[in-house]
Amino acid sequence: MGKGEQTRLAVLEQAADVAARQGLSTLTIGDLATRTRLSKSGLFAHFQSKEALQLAVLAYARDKFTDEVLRPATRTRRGEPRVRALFEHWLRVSQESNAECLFVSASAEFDDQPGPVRDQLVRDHRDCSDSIIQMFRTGISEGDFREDADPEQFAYDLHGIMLGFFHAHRLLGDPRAPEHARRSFEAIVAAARRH
Amino acid sequence: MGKGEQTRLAVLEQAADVAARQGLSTLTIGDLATRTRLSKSGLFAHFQSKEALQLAVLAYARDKFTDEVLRPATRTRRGEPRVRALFEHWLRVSQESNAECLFVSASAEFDDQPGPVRDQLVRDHRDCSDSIIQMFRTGISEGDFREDADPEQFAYDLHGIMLGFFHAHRLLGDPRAPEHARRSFEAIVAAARRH
DNA sequence: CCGAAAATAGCACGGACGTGCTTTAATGGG
DNA sequence: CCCATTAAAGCACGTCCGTGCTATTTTCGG
Repeated sequence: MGKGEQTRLAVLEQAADVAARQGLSTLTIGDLATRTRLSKSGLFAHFQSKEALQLAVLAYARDKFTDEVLRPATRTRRGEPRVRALFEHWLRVSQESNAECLFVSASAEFDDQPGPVRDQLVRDHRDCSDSIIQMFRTGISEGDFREDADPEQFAYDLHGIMLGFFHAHRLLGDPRAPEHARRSFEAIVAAARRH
Repeated sequence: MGKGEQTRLAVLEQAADVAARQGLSTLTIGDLATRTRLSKSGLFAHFQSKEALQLAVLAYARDKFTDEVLRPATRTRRGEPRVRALFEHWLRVSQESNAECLFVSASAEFDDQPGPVRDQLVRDHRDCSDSIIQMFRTGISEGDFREDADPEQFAYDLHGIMLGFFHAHRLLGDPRAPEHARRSFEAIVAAARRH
């Protein structure tokens, strides 16, 4: 890995951290340069515009999510166990690093601002949702879940649970947030299981 | 109502609209002045700082939520019907005006930025949550819900459902978002009902 | 270890930001 | 209808923003 790419990665790591806290649009080149001990123009040269920087941050966060949540889950046996593993990884990662809720803040920010960033956010959500749906479908064909269970509804519910968790965890600092989230999760899994 | 208060209200209405779309911190005095056809300093005189403006917007949105969601619900018979009315009003209002998801975007923005705005957001969430909990408790004592149902968990779940709805509705523009939300709601109500 | 190529710094710009200060215009009670 | 009070405008400020341009330093294959 060349020096340039190395610096670029360090910048993105900082950027993802800041963006998860304060949003993608309040993310500032000057502030980011200070944090990484670079000059404003030195940092700027790595990306060609602020929008390109935002998209790069999004790509970085997406890769991280795949590495730390999606892929590890696929190492668990298919069907309900894999769905369960996905949830647990998601929950654990969300508590440790705050990087994953970047999508939550970013979505709230850009939900009414057309452009490449918003488009990318929509694509990312669809991809994530599709992964969940696929895992759940496998759960049906494996016989873990009822034949008439609705994978899309399950994905919707799971996503809502995670959103609620972020809210309770980050804004309220509620220590019982993981417990609440787990109970919600158990409820929707139980409802989907063949009695 | 004097002229000043009238102008102030018009400003807040615009501000709440913009803030719901793009967040509280991207809210700008100059932009807001243009929208209301005021001068920057003329508008600024109504509030004494940007932070005070943000707090005023929050208060405005809170009042609106009380008027359009909480109070109307209390006009329905207590117990499950009232909880149901709360949900339906919330859902309907969230589709028409976008004002209510201001709390969603604001929470995501300020969840890691200490200060009066964050503190107010926490208070507002607690108040809203307490209202839901209270309604649900009444549902228990009325015999609509099981004795061992958990009001806090219900409030947590309901909140998650609304967050998921906002996400699907605003970011994805999913027309089935209300349907998904209703099915989630029916599921948690069914789970809380006496078998 | 040299020299081209890549990475970073320096500097300057136009514009928008929040916020004071002073001046003008509108309001509305007596 | 006057006139004190209130609302709004005008103007200026320092700061930080994103982004170009040029100069300097660092990297690393031959």
